[in-house]
Amino acid sequence: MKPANPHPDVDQLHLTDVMSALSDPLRVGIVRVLADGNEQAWGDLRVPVGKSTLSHHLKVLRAAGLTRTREEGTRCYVRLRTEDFETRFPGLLTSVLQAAHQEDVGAQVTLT
Amino acid sequence: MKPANPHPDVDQLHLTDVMSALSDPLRVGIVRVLADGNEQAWGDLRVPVGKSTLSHHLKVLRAAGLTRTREEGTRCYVRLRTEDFETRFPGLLTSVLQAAHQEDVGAQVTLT
DNA sequence: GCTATTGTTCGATGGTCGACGAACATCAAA
DNA sequence: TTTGATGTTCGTCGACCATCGAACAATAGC
Repeated sequence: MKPANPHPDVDQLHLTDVMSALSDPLRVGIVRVLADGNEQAWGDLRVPVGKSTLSHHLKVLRAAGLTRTREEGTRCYVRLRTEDFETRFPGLLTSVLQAAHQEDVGAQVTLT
Repeated sequence: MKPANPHPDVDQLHLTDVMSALSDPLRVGIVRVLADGNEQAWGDLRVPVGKSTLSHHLKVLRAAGLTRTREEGTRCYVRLRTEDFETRFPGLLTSVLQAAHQEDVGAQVTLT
């Protein structure tokens, strides 16, 4: 239940991990949904996969340092690590989000 | 021997393909070597893998639209599709290269 | 024509990945 | 306390990937 994975420190983010995390359309979709900076509950993510698969994808995003997870009771909330990412890889997240929007990658992921 | 793979058109580049291509340190290294815009002969690429593996990686980069291959006699030359890429995904290649430089990803790849 | 160079292609191998369902753990609410 | 909701973990499956060596094709140069 607890997101056992620790969040990697800012200076421990690896580019190839980020690229690998963003090579899946579903994960790009999750990032896009979080792009406005707001925190979202996992249950509010509309995703066409089972919950174990969603858990897996969120773990990948967390391990890559793209997102931060907070738990409150039995629910988990996730948000983008926008500032940390801008510090480590300036401009990267912005251009990725712009490209994803342009191509409409990950449109399968929506909010409730 | 001919790079049978066609080069994808500018409007057919997919973000996830690019991300997938750049999730391998060796391929990032190749891109970094080409970052100055100069064309390079394949044989001048110093890469710690066999020829068939290098051929495979260059095929992946070509299929993702990151590079363009030209053949001249028995030799092949490769260069970055910088302008095409800037047209399709503005700022993406720049920030990726900056991030790769900052982390020194793909330092295993050099020139003769 | 023969040979060396260069790059492609073809298995084979071992590793990773995305997806699923089932079982488990934790907490809230009835 | 019992029930329901929420995530995690595990085992499994099929697909893909990086790597290698060997065999093949095409061209340059002798």
